[in-house]
Amino acid sequence: MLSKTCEYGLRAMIFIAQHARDGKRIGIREIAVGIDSPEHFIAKILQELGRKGIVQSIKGPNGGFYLDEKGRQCSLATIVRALDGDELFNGCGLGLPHCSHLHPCPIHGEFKKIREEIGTMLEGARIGEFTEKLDEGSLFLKRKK
Amino acid sequence: MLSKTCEYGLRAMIFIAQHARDGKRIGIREIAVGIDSPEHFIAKILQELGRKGIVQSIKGPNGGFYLDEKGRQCSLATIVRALDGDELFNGCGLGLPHCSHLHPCPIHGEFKKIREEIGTMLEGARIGEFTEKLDEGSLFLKRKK
DNA sequence: AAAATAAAAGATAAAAAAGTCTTTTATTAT
DNA sequence: ATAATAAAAGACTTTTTTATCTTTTATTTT
Repeated sequence: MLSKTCEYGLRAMIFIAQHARDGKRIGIREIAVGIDSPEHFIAKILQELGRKGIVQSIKGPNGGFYLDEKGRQCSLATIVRALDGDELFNGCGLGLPHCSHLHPCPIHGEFKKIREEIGTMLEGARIGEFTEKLDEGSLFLKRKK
Repeated sequence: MLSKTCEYGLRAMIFIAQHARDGKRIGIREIAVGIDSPEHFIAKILQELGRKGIVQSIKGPNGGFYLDEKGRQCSLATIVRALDGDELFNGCGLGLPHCSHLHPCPIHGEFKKIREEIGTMLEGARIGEFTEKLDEGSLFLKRKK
């Protein structure tokens, strides 16, 4: 459904929202450990999101990643689009290049509905909305150890 | 959402259901042209489905691919499972290995619903059910040329 | 039986995705 | 100023997916 890049990216962003609060920042090492991802890989992903202005960072001692208010309100859909493009939101279920209402594949209508629900769900969820439940341990960003 | 392998596989199976009727068979060349796929690639995919007994074939002159009654009634979900496994039906949206009701990722509940709808839709659709509409030109298996 | 046909099988190649390693740049603390 | 810290950038490797090419096997027609 989502690429590894995107899965890690979403987990990392949610993790940053949880851990970089009150002007604090969170380092790449801790992020990688906190979401069970390869350190250098998630670094590259966050660089990309940084370039797009979706996550903030500061170098040097006490540096790390954090989110501005906009970033905390940012939807999961924004991250998915930034990392995977909008194939998931618009693509044809059978891979036809020009599948449309006027030139539909056999499952065009059904898939449209599903894509819309995925879209609605991802547009509706905010990066910052899971912080409390993660704190209290009713949600998780890594495998059970 | 689906791999290229799976997209081509579904299109090919639906195409075979449409074209190999009344004891006739359809050749790999025509299938490839009919669904806009690389010939040798779709050949390999159909070999795999053949090994699993999902599609039938005969070698030699007048040979080709066809479906028995079971194959024509086979659901799209069966093809997806045969080619892509059941990640799509069971996997975690954020890629957590042990995501579950008891150890949920932030979007566990939402994604479960969506996966179930995808499952229902793919289980409900039969390979052979699109034949008429393909014949009459209200559905398509390849790009507008 | 021989030639032609068409899928099966297997080897190889190209492209994309995932992952790793090294060097550079910016910032802070001493 | 210097050393230490941490992200940015870029090069590189591995794995997986996608795609292609060649040889073999089965079947049919002549």
